[in-house]
Amino acid sequence: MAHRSEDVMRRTPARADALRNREKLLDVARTLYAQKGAEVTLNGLAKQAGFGVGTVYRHFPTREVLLEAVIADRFDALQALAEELLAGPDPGGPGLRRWLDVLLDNLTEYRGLPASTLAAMHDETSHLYQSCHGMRAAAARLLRAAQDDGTIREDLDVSTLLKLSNAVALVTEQTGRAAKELLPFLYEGITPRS
Amino acid sequence: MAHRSEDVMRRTPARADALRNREKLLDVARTLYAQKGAEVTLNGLAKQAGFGVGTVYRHFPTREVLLEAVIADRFDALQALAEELLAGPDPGGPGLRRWLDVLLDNLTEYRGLPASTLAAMHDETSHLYQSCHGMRAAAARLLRAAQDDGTIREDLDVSTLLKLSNAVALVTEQTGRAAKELLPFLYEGITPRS
DNA sequence: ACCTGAACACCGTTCAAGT
DNA sequence: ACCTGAACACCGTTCAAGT
Repeated sequence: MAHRSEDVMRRTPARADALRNREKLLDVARTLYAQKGAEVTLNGLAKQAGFGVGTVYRHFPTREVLLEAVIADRFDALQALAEELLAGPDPGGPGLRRWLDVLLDNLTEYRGLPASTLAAMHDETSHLYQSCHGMRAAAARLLRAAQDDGTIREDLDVSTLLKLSNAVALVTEQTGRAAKELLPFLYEGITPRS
Repeated sequence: MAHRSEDVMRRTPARADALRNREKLLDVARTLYAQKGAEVTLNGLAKQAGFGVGTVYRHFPTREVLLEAVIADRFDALQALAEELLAGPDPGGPGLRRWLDVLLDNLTEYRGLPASTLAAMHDETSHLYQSCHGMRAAAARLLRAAQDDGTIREDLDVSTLLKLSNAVALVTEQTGRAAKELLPFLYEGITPRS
């Protein structure tokens, strides 16, 4: 009965200063990501932010967790966009394509983001799983609308669609320049035959 | 006129013992790759093979170069297969699909292979560029045959085709399980409309 | 020509000691 | 409850010294 309360739920610091420190760390991390891609080091972050290393590790026990914290709100924004498009005038094929474009832009903004996204999709223990799940659900409804439209193949599910998008993003990441030339073939592949 | 001979052409050691050492290192490296993916360390390789670190660095100045040396012959094998298929009974669509299947198997064997492949394709300074280029040329002829067949879209070039394949391989790499479910959409995307 | 291994600057990670 | 920073094992990389 007596549940050991400390084991789970380690998300928000209890003390006000700790919460401020966490915000500050995220702020510096965002700047570092923008500067040097995903080559952000936990030691480097500590030095840059003027904290002890242990403090960084208390908030973000691993590099992955840090990246996840930084990009979680992006997923939330994508979810919001999907719902917005669903309520808009073109919830079908056009809406989905618009959403995929924005998704691609987001995925290619930070190096390492597609890898984290794919990991989050398949690992329920990931801290990113929640945001990712919400986004996926919204994307599923958008996909459903496009399929009712007849503009997207019936045998395509959200997971596969997201994997395909991340595939394009991964190539973009590796080749440097944007791999937008892959998109036509992606779109062609998910469109039904006459 | 007097060309400084040491600058380029650093491929094959001049002394017999050095060449044996190089072979030995490659052998151990292959074993390590098979065991623990691409998490092979140059220091670790030195220790495992019983050489000084400097020796490893003399032969393989970076982790990339080592991986490239290990996988160069795979590219050669893929080139050979392409030429074999071209000379075979079904050089068109079936030949290309067969080749793509083998390509995918190769790309997903070692973690980190798709990334190196994509890098090699776009970086002429890469040591892998030669092998990659030969493979690409053979693949181009195979693609050409399939296009003459009418089974593959005319507006698809080899670079894009290889990028698409690597995209699938990258997702497979990230998700752990094979992403073969992406293949139908890939094939659909590169097939011409009625 | 080639090999060795100590040396350096870095990384992730832990943990006793402080407030 | 939280923060600190020294400490440890590791990594990539270099280079004087040996054969």
